[in-house]
Amino acid sequence: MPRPDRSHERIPQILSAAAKVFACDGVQGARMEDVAKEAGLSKAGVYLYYKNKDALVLALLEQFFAANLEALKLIPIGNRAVDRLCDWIDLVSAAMQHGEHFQTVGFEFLALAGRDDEARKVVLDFYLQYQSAIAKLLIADGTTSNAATQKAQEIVALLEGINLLWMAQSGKMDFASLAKSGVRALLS
Amino acid sequence: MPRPDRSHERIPQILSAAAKVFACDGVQGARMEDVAKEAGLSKAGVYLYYKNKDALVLALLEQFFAANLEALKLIPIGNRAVDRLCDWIDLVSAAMQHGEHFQTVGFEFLALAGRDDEARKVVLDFYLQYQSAIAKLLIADGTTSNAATQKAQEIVALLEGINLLWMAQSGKMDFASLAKSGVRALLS
Amino acid sequence: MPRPDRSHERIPQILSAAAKVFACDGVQGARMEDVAKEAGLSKAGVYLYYKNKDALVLALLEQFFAANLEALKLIPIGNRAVDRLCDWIDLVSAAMQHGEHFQTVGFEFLALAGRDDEARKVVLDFYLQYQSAIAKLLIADGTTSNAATQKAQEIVALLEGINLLWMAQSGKMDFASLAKSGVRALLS
Amino acid sequence: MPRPDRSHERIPQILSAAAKVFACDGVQGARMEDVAKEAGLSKAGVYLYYKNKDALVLALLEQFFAANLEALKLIPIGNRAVDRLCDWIDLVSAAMQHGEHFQTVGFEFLALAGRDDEARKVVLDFYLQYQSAIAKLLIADGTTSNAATQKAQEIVALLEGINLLWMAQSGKMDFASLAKSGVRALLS
DNA sequence: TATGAATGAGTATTCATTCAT
DNA sequence: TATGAATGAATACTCATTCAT
Repeated sequence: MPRPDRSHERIPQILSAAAKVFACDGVQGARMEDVAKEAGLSKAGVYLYYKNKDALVLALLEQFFAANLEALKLIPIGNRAVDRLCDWIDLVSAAMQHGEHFQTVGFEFLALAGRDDEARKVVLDFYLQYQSAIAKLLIADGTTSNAATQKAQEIVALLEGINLLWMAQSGKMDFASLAKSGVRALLS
Repeated sequence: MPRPDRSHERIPQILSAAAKVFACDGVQGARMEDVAKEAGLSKAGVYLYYKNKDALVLALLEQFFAANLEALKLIPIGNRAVDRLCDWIDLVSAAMQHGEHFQTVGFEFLALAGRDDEARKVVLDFYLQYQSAIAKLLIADGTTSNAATQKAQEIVALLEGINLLWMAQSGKMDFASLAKSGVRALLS
Repeated sequence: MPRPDRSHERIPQILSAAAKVFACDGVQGARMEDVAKEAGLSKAGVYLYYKNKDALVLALLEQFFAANLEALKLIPIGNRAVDRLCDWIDLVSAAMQHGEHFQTVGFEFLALAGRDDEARKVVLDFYLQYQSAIAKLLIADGTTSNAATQKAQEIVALLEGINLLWMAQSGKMDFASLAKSGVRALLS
Repeated sequence: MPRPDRSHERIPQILSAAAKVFACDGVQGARMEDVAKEAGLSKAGVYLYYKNKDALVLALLEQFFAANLEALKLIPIGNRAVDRLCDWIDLVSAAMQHGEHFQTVGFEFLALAGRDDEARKVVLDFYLQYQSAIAKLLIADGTTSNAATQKAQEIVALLEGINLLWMAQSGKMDFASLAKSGVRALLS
């Protein structure tokens, strides 16, 4: 009888190790050996679950944006869209305090999207869903469809841009308050 | 008889070759050989001007943000800050249509800033000057200093965020019109 | 209650899988994993029967030449040695049409014999028995012992050489007719 | 000014190192590192001249059979074909005493031809030219074209077969005398 | 007997960098 | 100033082999 199937525990192990190593060394600078060590496996052990580095990068990329999409589901629908968004920003902001590597690895993936079509598709899909989630909220609050689409784009851009500034300042910035006042201004 | 100093023509040659190669292959994925070939030099020829790859990366990083700072000087000071900013957005947007690699290489450098302190300093300095230039414009138009700082941050974030969306959509988006309507909303 | 001994069925399974894989990928290029898959076993399963790859190679080598020695027993003894040999050539030739991998794997083993003493012993022993079987036939037909030894060597060389040409031409050559006319010429 | 072009000396250096290493360890077992060391170069130095192992193997294969084709040009044309061939066999036999690795590497390539189409083409082409050179000699001596083709095939097979036996016996066999008596018998 | 999981020890290949000219 | 030649130090990826079950 063979050993029990361990993939359900190995895969998260490997992906979170990869996130850490990718954040420190960059996607291209990361060594499979370091990912393996971080995951507590041998190099060959990683290759048992991902057939090469590209596959691992893609898997993490997808997991990363899937996790971000999860966050979008938390956007509360209701009237007073501004307030709903502000509530959500608080949630996201709180989450950002933890998971140090999360933002960094995100920028790694944005850079990757700049030169890899497969990665760009994933990123674009994420932004479209992001925008659509916010547009829905605005429509539910009475905005017309056209205006909502436009406003949603502005809000997404603003929030992503603040994210960027936040990273440039090594997280030493008050994400939530800037984001909330920006959103209020956009929707005023 | 010393040979003529060619560095004033070699250095831009090399930097623009590097920008192209970094955009295509990533900063870490780029090979010195490809930079050299793109610049029409031999590998060793590049090393005459940059002592190693890190020096080349840093030089391009600095040139890149210096060029972006140049763009900030074009922000026209005057009353009706909104209109001044919109004029400027049109300028920047027109420039973005050319220089394909410019945006991509920018994201490479953001990712680099995520894991390299030297790069982060350059990036942060850029954002501070960016913000300060816009704050000045707002103050010149009558905004109080405190409010101007905050608004400037929001504007910078918005514009950078739109930049990001623009890249995710491979430049198939109307940067200028979204930027202008966003800025108008923020300043309304 | 001991489980039934499956070696009598596993071993031919493994050896014939190995023959196929060795023929396709070469002795050194063959992977234990592929042998196992071809045999319908797990990798570890193969190791139950052969303690390592060398042992498997040696076992197949020995089986291969033992099978060839079997063929020598079919050489009919009697007068009119030429006719007896031609009959035998027809038998061998018919067998060659089947078992595609058989010839290829044979050349793998000859190459192996070129650099491995153990393999060379097996190969040399085979040729000596080959030669001796043919010499016996010639002696039975009245040739003197000395002349028979020499003729036998020539015949073995001729047949092996034709085999080689046959392989070079991917089997698209009439082995039997060339072999028979060659043998007739040698014995005329 | 760059260093002078060294390829005319490096390439034979590398190929003869490769021949030696391939003979000892087999084509597949040979390590690029060992080839490099034997050639007195670094691993990367070998890759400067051959872009990968396959290219090196193919180059050596071609050189090997080109060298063998050279030997065919030494077959003297004239009447008394048997005697001409015997003279040639003496030449070839003398050459075989030197170049230890020559035969071994030849068998490596035959095995390779068994599983690689590109290699097989080279080998087949060699045999066709071999056969044609001998057929020409026979025709020059009065044999009809059809008979010459058939005889040539038998002779080639015989000589290659003796070669094989010679290798199996580690060169401890009298190649020339067996070859000559075999050829005489075939042409009697 | 049988196997999926795991790995140590390789192995081909790459690339930043140096150097002789 | 300029470059082809050369290499040391990586690094992705592989595979024979072992082991827990």
